[in-house]
Amino acid sequence: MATIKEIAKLANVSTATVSYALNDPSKISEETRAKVMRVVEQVNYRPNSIAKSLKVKRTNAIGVITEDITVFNTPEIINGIGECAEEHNYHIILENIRLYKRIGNNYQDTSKFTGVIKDTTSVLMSKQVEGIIYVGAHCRDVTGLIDKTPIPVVYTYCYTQNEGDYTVNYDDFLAAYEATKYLIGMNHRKIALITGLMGSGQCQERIKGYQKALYESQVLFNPEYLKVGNWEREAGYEAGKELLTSVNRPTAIFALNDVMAGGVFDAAVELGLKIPEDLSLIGFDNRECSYSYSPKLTTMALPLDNIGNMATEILINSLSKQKQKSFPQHSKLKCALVERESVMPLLKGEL
Amino acid sequence: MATIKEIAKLANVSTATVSYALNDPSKISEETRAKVMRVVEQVNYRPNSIAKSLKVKRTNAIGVITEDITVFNTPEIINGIGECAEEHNYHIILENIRLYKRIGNNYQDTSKFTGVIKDTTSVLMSKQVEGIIYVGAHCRDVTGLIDKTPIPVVYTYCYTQNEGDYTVNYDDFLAAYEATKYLIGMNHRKIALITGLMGSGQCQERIKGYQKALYESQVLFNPEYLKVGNWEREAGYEAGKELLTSVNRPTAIFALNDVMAGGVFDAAVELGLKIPEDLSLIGFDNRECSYSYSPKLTTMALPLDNIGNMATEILINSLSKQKQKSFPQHSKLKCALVERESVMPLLKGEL
DNA sequence: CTGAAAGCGCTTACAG
DNA sequence: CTGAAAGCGCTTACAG
Repeated sequence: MATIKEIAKLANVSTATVSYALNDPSKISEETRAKVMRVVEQVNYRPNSIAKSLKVKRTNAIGVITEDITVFNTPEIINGIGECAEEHNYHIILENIRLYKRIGNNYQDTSKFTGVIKDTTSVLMSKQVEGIIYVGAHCRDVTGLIDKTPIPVVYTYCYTQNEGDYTVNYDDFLAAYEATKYLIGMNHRKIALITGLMGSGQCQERIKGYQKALYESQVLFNPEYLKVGNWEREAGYEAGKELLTSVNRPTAIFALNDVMAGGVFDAAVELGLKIPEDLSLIGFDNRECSYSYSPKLTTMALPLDNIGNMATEILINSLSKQKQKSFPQHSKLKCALVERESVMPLLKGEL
Repeated sequence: MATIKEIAKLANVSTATVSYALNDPSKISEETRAKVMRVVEQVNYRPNSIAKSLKVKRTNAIGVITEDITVFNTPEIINGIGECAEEHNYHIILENIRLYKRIGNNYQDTSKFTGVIKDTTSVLMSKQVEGIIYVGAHCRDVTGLIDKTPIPVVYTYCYTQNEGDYTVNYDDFLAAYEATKYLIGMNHRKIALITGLMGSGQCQERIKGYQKALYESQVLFNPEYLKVGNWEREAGYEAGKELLTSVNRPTAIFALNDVMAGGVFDAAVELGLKIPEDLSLIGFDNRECSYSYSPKLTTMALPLDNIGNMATEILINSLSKQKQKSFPQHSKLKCALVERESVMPLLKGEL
């Protein structure tokens, strides 16, 4: 590759002039600029941005640490990050931790991989990234994973209690509230809920959202309609079966993820019940599988793209001297209901 | 951040000595090395790798251009790239083109986005990446997309006729051959095939594999068992219905992707046919949905991780002065059958 | 074994 | 408007 020196020689100017021609044309005459640009194009000269970065002490690079890029939520978050980064002329150094391969299902225990994280943030910092976005594979508390750094880090799909650090997730409470409201709007009153692991904060939030929607519409919360699951299909099947064989069979089931909803499909088939005619079903996550069930599953879509976008917006904003906007420290983005074929309104007579 | 100069001052040595302590301890005494390292740790000094890169003219960075990270094949390829890159101490600059958002379904027409590609390779080169891996969203000819570059580029999940450029994909022919063989091994003889778009080279290869397996086992190729699809679920449904209502109903169907296999499930349900009792079904791709059908779909898994690994291996190998290994210019990796629940052996009496 | 010095490819006050 | 020069933070022959 040619250097600025060679361009300068070819154009019969100083390297300073070449630099100005490229970066700040106002400083030189249009004439010399044209002269320089001609040889720049001739030689197809591309400035070495490594050298520039060293000088100006800015890299326009942000580090993205993903816990596991093969988990369904991550690619779309990266997509959102990339989109926003591009707008602001930032680029991404990707560090994918491969958490599952590394520590199996122990991801809850963040102490198992603080070592890796320490190393990767260290590498990222030595590469002079201006900020870091951390993308969790599961929404959980990740406090202490990343040491205090001189550069900002924003967390997505997980949260932290480090003061000063930003966090962007989606609103579990609101999503469950709206899903339940939707079912109620379809005249359902016997609405069962299949939960995830009760230890999960997300799960708790969603239960609260479900209950609030119920209360608001004056439908009594019936504990028999609350089945504890574990996010897995088998649990959805078991819960579905219990629910569907109970004396006071619900007319609608809200499964707290699409995978467990798959288990409800299994139970319904086994019992000869048709969805949505005999049972309305709604899932959560809008994963690829939700589209593959038959009938296609109505579900809550996660705002993954927006999470990535917002996280990047926040990061880049906090990088600029005069912070234009101010963001809440903990954003919770809105999920969107995607209506497909698994929910049917109850006729008034069926109430 | 501290610099090497400050470390030198604190340790009472020259910057050269600090550098040696960090990079080539053999050049200095153990004693002074210890002295230097002590202050390095005290200050938590991290060398600025931008500065180092400028000096040594190596960045240990590879550029990864993905057409669309939200397409199912891409994350796992990136995963494989990351794994291999890490082993060799390389890092990744990710440029995700967002092809779908940009040009919709026109991805076949590569001329629609040569501009974007030109810009991103240009950026990548100015950032001094040592090589580029291109990850297609769909396997197709992509010749001419990237201009001749002074650095190596290897193509995955697509191919090119640029001489000198490496390509790594999976073996469609072999995969279809083995899937068909498997069905034959299960005593099936009436094996129907639902193809994708006939214009696709992959589709052609798979048809050939299917036919070869048939011939080898002396089962006559029956053109009525060959239904042309288009990769979409609806087409699988239509083809499935025709097949399953024909006089000479096949005992097994091989759908050339998992999505169309979903359509076959639909047709089977509609016709009251049970899978696998009344019909064995096998898919292709091992997408998330294949696991969500009921019963779970037996399918061919794509070696995505390996594709990423191999591509990176090839790239990094071609970067080293004395190329240790030599690789075929066009690798075709082997798919793996994943046996689940949608295939049943035919009893001899049923033949 | 250790240090002084040049230089990687840029940018940017500063002087003219 | 233009150029000479210093300097970003490193590495690495070279001399001692």
